[in-house]
This record gives sequence, structure tokens and C-alpha cells, in this order.
Amino acid sequence: MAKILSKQEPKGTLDWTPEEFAIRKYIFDCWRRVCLRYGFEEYLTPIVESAEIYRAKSGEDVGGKELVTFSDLGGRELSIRPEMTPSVVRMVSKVYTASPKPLKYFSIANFMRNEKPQRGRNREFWQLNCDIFGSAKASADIEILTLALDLVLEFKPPKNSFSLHLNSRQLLDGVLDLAGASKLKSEAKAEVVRTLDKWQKLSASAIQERLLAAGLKEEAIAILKKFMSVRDLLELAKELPELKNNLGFAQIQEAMSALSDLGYSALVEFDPAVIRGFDYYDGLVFEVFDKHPDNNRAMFGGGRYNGLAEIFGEKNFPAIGFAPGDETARLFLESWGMLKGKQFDAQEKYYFPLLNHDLYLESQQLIQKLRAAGRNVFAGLEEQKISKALEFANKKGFAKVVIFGEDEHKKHKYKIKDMKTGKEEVVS
RNA sequence: GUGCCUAUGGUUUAAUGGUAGAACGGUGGGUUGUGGUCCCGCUAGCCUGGGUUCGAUUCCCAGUAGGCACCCCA
Repeated sequence: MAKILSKQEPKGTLDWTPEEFAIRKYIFDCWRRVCLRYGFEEYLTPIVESAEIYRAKSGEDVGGKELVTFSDLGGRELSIRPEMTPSVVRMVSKVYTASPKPLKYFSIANFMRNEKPQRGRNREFWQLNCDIFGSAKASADIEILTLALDLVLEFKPPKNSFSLHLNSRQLLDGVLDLAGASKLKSEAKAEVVRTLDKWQKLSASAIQERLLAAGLKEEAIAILKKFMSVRDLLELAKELPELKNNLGFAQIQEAMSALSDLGYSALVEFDPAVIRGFDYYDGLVFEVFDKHPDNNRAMFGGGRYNGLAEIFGEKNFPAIGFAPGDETARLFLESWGMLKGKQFDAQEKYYFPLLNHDLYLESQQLIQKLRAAGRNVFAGLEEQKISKALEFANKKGFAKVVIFGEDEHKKHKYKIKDMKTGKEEVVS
């Protein structure tokens, strides 16, 4: 047989050893628990889709060079999914008209993007996707936002460790109108939006330069600067009163006030710099930030995308959703020390060592009995001295050890030793 | 795709132009029926290719892999 030379996983992928698996499972279990608590329904779509649905709408990179593509036997071009939204919209558009509205769906699935791997970003990654279809009401926005917050809170993070930043594409369009940027060519307009997106990262002079190059006048730039520097809606209304009648302004205001009434006020703020890259967002947009200095990044984000369904030739339906990733969630937990000393495998396990080979059959019968009674039993396979058995149980973190050797067999008994207290219980 | 940094047992690492030492882990024993501490033995390593050199794990170049930033994205 040919030797396989590398023990390495393919680039950008990760083996989940049982230790690693336990962490991922913890994250997924928290996510699933919260979604079910919200009455959301779980679904799954195939791991591949026709490549064209990503080319159409996923953006230049995700739907382009980062797409992992191959041909099936019929020569059809398929891609491993790089995101869930096109798939779920495809699925929902099949059943939408016949379904009672609204639909509240979630899924936990893996994805592939041919990216350069780095911290918080792998080629294979997992995401939770949560969406509400069929309601354009503020109540749907608010439910999505509280769900996003509760998902993070489920990990019991320390106070002040994260926050949700809100903005609206409509408000943004309003500002661009005010600044006259809407009249620019789409390329120049995109550059303006990109500049807003990078506002915090760029220097004042770089911002000025980019906006001038895009074709904006000084007065227009002043308006954008004013917009980007406001800290809350009150200030925005004062500085740019023209925006008070903007639909996005009302959306944000309504959502913020509801979240505040529901007890989330410390976690939410208006943030003009939240733009988000995907083109299909057309209403409320938001991002959840990790506030840890070592991991200061957007954990996840989402928004409203009412116009996406039309790529399947369907009538549009309202939709809002978001998608946290496993890697960013893990980094959040790690940076705040929420993984330290945590017993993820809370399942209580029994160890049943084979203390005497002559008692193999009797041991197996006892193990059957214990398993039938609902115990999780790890059975020893080779004869083992009792001291070695206890040492093994210790290393594996087993809760109990069943002691069944010659002495016990003679008395028709066995002992269950609690590894924490050291106490033994005699069972006949 | 671009730039910078890094690469030594399974893991974390030390030293060195004359091929490497430790800790943790794994394993066996001290202890033939009672673990976590302790003591001893064993196990296992210089990313790949080329160059300089008498000799390269060490210096140089390239590749590969990883990290960070950009780009992009969530």
C-alpha cells in the first residue's frame, strides 16, 4: 500500500479530535438551545449547489475565486456552499407561497471558501444561520436582534465583553443622497461606501483623499464626516436634521427603544460605521463586536435582505437574518477565558476495568446490565491491575469505576467507586 | 493576490558551523486489590529541496506550512 506522506489536514481545514469536538459541540448546543427556545425550526440544505447561484449574488470573491467548484457526471458545475443565504432562499422560495407566515428558520452547517487561512478564518468553517422570512415589520427586526444578543449571552460572557452595533442601509442611502453621492457612477459610489466602511481604520487624510478621488465635493465630504462622527441618534437628529424623516432613522430608533425596554440597552448602540459587504442588504444592518483588546473584531453580523429572492425568479419576500461562525465564537470564548477549566464533556462515565480475565463473561454481563440501566460504560479490554485501572480512570476523567474482581465475584457483589470522593458503594 | 515574521520529539521549548538537552505527554516499573503526589527506565525530533562549507539543524536562496497585516468577507 502506498504510504500517505502527510499527517496534516488539507490546508485551511481542521481535524476535530474529541477534545476539540467537545468545544464545538458546546458552542453548537448553546446555539441550538437558544434557537429552539425562540421557536425557530432547524433545516439543512445540500452541501453543494449549482455554481451559478453564488456567481450571481455572493460578491466578487466569495462567488468568484474563493468558490470551490467541480463538475458532476453530467457536466453540471457545482460548488461547495460558501454561505447559506442563497441556499435557504432557494429552499424557501419553493415553499413560500404555500407556507403560513412568518417562517423562522435556523441551521448549523459547514462551508468552504478558498481563502488564505488566518486567525479566525479557515477554508472550512461552520456557521449558525438564523432567518425570518415573510415579515417586514419592526417586530421581526427586534426578534432577530434579541436572538442575536441571547445567543451570545447563552455563553455567560463577562459584563461589557461585547456589543451590538446597529445601522441601516436606508439611512446610509439618505446620507449619500444628502452628500450628492447617489449621483456618482456606481463604481465611485461603491468606493465611497467602502471608505465609510473603513472609516476607523483610515487616517483623516486618507479618507479625504479617497472621497475626493471618488468625485465628492468638500461640502459633501463634510456631511459624511458629520454623519460618521455622531455617537447616537439624538446627535444625528441635531447635526443632520434632514435625516429625521428617513425610514432607516425610524427603524433604528424603534429597534433601539424596544431593545432598551427589554433590558438590552447596555449592549446596543447606533454605529454609522456598520456597513457590511454583501450587496443584498437593503434595510437594517448590524454587527456584534467582541470588545476584548486581544480580539477586537466583528464576531458576526447580519441584516435585512428583502430583495434577494428575485434571483430565483420568485416574487420578492421580506427576509432578515444573520450568521455567527464557529471560529469567531471560539475566539470570543477563548479571549475571555470562558473555555478555561470547563468540563465540556459533562456526561458522567463509568469505567469497568477487566480485573481478571477469567471473569470476562461475568464482567460483560454486568456491563450489559449497567448500560441497560442507562449508564455510560467504558469497558476495559485487557486485563489490568487495579492500580492501573484507577490511574487510567483518573486520566480519562471518568466519574466512577466499577470494581469487579475475584473477591467481589465470590460474594456475588461488585463495587462502584466514586473517583471524586473515593467512597465505594457495594452493590449485590 | 501583496507585504512582514516564524518553522527542533505528539505538545511546549533550550543550545549549537562538528547532527541535539529539558519539561509535559505516552509507556513500563518501584507497588502481584485501590488512583491523583513522588522516584527510576523506555519512547520520540532538527519542514522539504538546492547553495556556501572539509562538515549545515545552525548561514544563504527557493518551496511548503503556520502567524500577523492588507485585500476580501462574516
